[in-house]
Amino acid sequence: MSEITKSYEAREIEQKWYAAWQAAGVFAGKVEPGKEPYTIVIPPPNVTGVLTMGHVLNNTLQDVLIRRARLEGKSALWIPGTDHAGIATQTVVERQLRKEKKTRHDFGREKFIEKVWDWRHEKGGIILEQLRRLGASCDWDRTHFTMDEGYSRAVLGVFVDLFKKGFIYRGKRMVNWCPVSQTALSDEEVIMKPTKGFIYQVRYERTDAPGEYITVKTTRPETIPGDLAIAVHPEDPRYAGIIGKTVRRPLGPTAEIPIIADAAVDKEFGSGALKITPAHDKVDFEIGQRHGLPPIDVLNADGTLNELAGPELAGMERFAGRKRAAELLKESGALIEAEAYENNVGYSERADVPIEPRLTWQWWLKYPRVEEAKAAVRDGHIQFHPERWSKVYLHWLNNLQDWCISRQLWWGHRIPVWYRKGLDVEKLTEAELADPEKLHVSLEGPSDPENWVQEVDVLDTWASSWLWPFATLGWPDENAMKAAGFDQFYPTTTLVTGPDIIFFWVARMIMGGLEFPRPGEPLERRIPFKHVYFTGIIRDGQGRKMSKSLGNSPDPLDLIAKYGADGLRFGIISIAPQGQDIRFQEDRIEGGKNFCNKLWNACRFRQMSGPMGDNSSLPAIMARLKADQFDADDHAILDRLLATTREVDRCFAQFEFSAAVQALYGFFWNDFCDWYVEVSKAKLQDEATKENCLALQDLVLRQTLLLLHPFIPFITEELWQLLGYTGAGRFIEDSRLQNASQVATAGHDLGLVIDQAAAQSVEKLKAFVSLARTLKAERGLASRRDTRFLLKADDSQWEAVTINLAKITRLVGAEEIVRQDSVDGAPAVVTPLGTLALDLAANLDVGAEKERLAKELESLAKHIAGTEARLANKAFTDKAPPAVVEGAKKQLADQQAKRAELERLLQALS
RNA sequence: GGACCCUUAGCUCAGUUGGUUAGAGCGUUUCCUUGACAUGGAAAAGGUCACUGGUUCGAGUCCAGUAGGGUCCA
Repeated sequence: MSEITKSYEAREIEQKWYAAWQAAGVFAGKVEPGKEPYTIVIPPPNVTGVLTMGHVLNNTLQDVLIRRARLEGKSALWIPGTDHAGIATQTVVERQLRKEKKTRHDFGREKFIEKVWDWRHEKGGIILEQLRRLGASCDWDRTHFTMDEGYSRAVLGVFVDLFKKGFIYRGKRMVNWCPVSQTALSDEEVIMKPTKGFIYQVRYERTDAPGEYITVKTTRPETIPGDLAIAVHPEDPRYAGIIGKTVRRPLGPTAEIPIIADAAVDKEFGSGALKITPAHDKVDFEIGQRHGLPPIDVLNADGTLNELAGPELAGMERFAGRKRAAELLKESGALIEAEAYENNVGYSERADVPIEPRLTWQWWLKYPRVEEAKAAVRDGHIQFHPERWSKVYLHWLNNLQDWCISRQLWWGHRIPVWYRKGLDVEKLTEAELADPEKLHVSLEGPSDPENWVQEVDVLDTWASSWLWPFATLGWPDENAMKAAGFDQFYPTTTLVTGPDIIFFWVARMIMGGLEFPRPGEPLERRIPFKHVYFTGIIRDGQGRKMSKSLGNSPDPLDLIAKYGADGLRFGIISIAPQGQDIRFQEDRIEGGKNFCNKLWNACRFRQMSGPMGDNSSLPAIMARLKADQFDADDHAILDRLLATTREVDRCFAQFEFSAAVQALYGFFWNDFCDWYVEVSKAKLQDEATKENCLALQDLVLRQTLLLLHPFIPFITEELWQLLGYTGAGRFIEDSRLQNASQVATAGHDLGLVIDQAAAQSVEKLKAFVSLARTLKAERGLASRRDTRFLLKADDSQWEAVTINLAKITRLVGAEEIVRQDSVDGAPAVVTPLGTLALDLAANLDVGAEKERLAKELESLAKHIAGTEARLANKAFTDKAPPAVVEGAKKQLADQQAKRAELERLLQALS
């Protein structure tokens, strides 16, 4: 056992223990039949990702849960991995190519994908290294990647399966098109943002009645060349007579377009007339369908206008085209007015540009197991923490739209569909899509590949991550599942994630879990996880979301360098209460570091205080205790230790991590260090009490280290070893953390019964010491160690003082405390253990003392009045529980006694 | 437009089923390098719990409404 140094050097110790844990296989999720499992799958970060504060919070919590599970003796498994992040990764590699003035098309699909793999092997997954720095105890041998071979087979197999079951279909529909990534997006990947622009009032001239016009309002004049009709509400009297007539399209290729009636038109908006551009608006598309209007698409995939928009606009970028369109309309006199306008525009989540509604062929998924997914959460098989998110979840499930799962990218799982050569894939009919001679769907592909062409699209990344909780356990390969311990570890126990991906990920995983790995079994065996803990979102000091573009996110690795991984972990958890967003405060991280330092030094004090006894196990320490020699402080610290253990147990059961950390902080700093260690200093001077005191410290420190270990693993491991709580080659997690009732039972069996009355009596000592210190401080004597105190006490009070005299004298910084019948004329306070005075009568500022006493009496009088009023209220004494009434009576008696004493002291000064 | 959340000390936040004089950290003021720790210790100042009404013997806590801030969905 080596000596504990003066300060804690985090970096060195973190590296040492992380390497040792890994070498010893401490993180390995072992298949141990009969043991209770505890499984977590990491929310796979993007393979392009770097560690953010959000990851720190999220992964620290997962690590806390998994380490606690190990301490509780469970078979714990935390599966790590990354997500191939289709658009993000492809964009990163394309950006690299652009530096060489090349695009992915210069390489072709296969070569480009090779390049992406090269990038992934070189630079991808940095974040997993960073998680190790944080202390994440994942089973790294089980690291998964959504593009790995086995995982890919699961993804494609699911596609084939769902296609065969009829959940997947191909359809030409309006999709959210991102002109930058040039792919379709799901509704969830579109973010609505209020956007400033203009609304244009444009008039369309009647062809049958020249000089007469219909006006419409539009924010998108550049799409007028794609207009196919003007629609009005069938019951709008303003237009009753002209339905079926025609108007002239005021921009683009000349055309006469009809005035049609459709109930979807909002009579109240603008003039009540709506221009119908089926290719560029979802509502327009539907109206167009009803009236048999084949859309005219005036945009290219990259968002530029095409020749159908007319020669003046063709080739222009869409926003430049909008400006130009407005100018052209103005020149021709069709533009009546352009006014500033703000409306909600959908933006591409990744590229952050407005999306285009675009009519394209895509693959769609009808969600399976929707009703079961609702029931699983509603009936509590899956519990959300905080519970309120289940409402958001259910609301989404109640308004489900089919999921567009195809993406026009190269990086991703290529859809396992083949078209018979010679088919025009842009014009497939329902019959052809259902004909295996024309459309082949399988994992292996057709046996005569020369006659087929594979689908070029890949799957949405989320269409692979929704299988994460079971595909990472080997599903669907039976041998792999066996090796991974699927039977033991599924369903997983807890998922820790952000509420921002409830729809993207959580809900879809639930449906996937219910559908795939255990068909036919009861719902509670099919759910992918039992608990979902939603973290808050980390914001900066001004409440803004942390983001790269704002540059307001500190680099977690810098914070680790500055405060240690444990300091960062402790700090971030302490500011992350359940269910609320978190304002980041670096000073709380500093507080985490300071706490580690405090812990370190308290252990150092223990080591310096006397020889180490047998600390090898809890019974060994308990055997060193002599309960019959316990004093009130010993009972009190054990009582607080037990209460803290109970509180931490409760916090884990209810996912209240910051409360657990605060309970531990308060216990250790205030109860143990500020009080027990201080009274120990007197007890250690006395051979009669020394041994018990040391053993008790060993007991408290042991339990504290175990309780703290999940939160601050490195420092607790180091101290665990230094204080001899384990043998060489073993770790803190080889020990078992007992819960509060187990600890109490173990103590009870050894005759260690906490004396509640004695524990309670320490409160009086604390009050006494605090009042004595204040008495000194108010007279500028705080630092004097040679003060003489006079105490007027009755026999029982004096007995309580004398038993604890050495400790108290030390704590208040007194030379001595002597009993005296009268302390009149001296500056005094009324304590629970008598009236305490400073032996200063000679040079007393009588005026100041009288003022102080008068002030105290004044505030006391208010409280007495309040208590009296309460007790005088018959309704209160009749209806309140007896214990509360008794408490009030007792309080009044104490207050009155104190008032009498204060009045007497004041009298004596006069 | 619908749903949810928030408003408590200078700042950031706790406050579980209603029950003594509402707590913590940071910050501020004063004092202290006393043998674990100055990354520390001691003491102090600082709050009409957003507002209005209701329920109750009793409301920061429950209910209704108002104002302000935020998030999600449409």
